[in-house]
Amino acid sequence: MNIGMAAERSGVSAKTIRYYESIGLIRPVDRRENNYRDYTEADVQTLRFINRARSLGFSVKEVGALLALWRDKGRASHKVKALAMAHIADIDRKIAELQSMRRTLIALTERCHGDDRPECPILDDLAAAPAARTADDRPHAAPRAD
Amino acid sequence: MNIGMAAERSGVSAKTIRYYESIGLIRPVDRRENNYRDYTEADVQTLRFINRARSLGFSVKEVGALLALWRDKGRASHKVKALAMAHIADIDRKIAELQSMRRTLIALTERCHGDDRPECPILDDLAAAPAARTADDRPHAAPRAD
DNA sequence: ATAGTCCTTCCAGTTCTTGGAAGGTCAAGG
DNA sequence: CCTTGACCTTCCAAGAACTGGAAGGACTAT
Repeated sequence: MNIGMAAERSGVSAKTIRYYESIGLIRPVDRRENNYRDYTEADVQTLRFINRARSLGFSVKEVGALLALWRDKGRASHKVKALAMAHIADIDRKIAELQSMRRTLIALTERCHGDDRPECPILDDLAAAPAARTADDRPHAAPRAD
Repeated sequence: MNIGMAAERSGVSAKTIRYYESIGLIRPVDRRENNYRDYTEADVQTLRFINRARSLGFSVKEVGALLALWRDKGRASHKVKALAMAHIADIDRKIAELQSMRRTLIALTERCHGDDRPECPILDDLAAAPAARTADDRPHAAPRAD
């Protein structure tokens, strides 16, 4: 089947399928006479797997690992579980960070009248706090909570 | 003062300060004879403001808006509050999404034995689910929860 | 003079796609 | 047979927010 159909049936856009192929997440499929990519049901299933894992927040790299485990019929389930649990820990960290931001922002907005007057504790606080954030806090290509 | 000192005192790295200047978030400061950037206390305070807002999860664009409001001494506080509250709503959405992922992953890991046997409901589930995620779900430069 | 630390600019890479251009293919209709 | 229109192909660029590193100038101290 064509890439468009594979896209529709897997939930992964044609563009993204090509992208996944280009980065080596999936192997290049066979081409037809006309140079069109030709997908099988199994390919669609793989794409679905990827899509679902991505929607659960696994990075593309992690999906690659999961995919390898998936294909390896003899792998031990604890390997998969370890990956999933590490990911849960990641998620927990992110949730905690967001909740902390949330608390701070709520506290700030509660002190701001939100009327036509210029006094605003939100800005005052932003301006005042020392914010001794160092480079260590920032992961590599900082996907910050935004 | 030099950029290094401004960096240290504001918590924003020198590299990032130059970056902020390049994208127009802050205005270029004066240069000395030797072409070094020269920062004042007020500049450092602005950088702190930015740093703090960023650490609260405001995007650089949002920080730009906050900065404009901050500089505008006569602005109405409800404008600031609206921005903050919109941001809180964003955060809430992200937290909810992460919690949903978390729930799913927890359920999956609980069903996986995590031993040396190959059976693993985690992979089975990933492979089975339809995952009808469409393009609408994905914001422009999809900063996914990873 | 020499080393070491700072500063300058500029280019590239990170993550995960998406948009768009330029052009080949295919199926259907007039 | 020719023309749409919907596909498909490749490749380049952008977006968000930096960070790393190279090449070279400036300053400080020994």
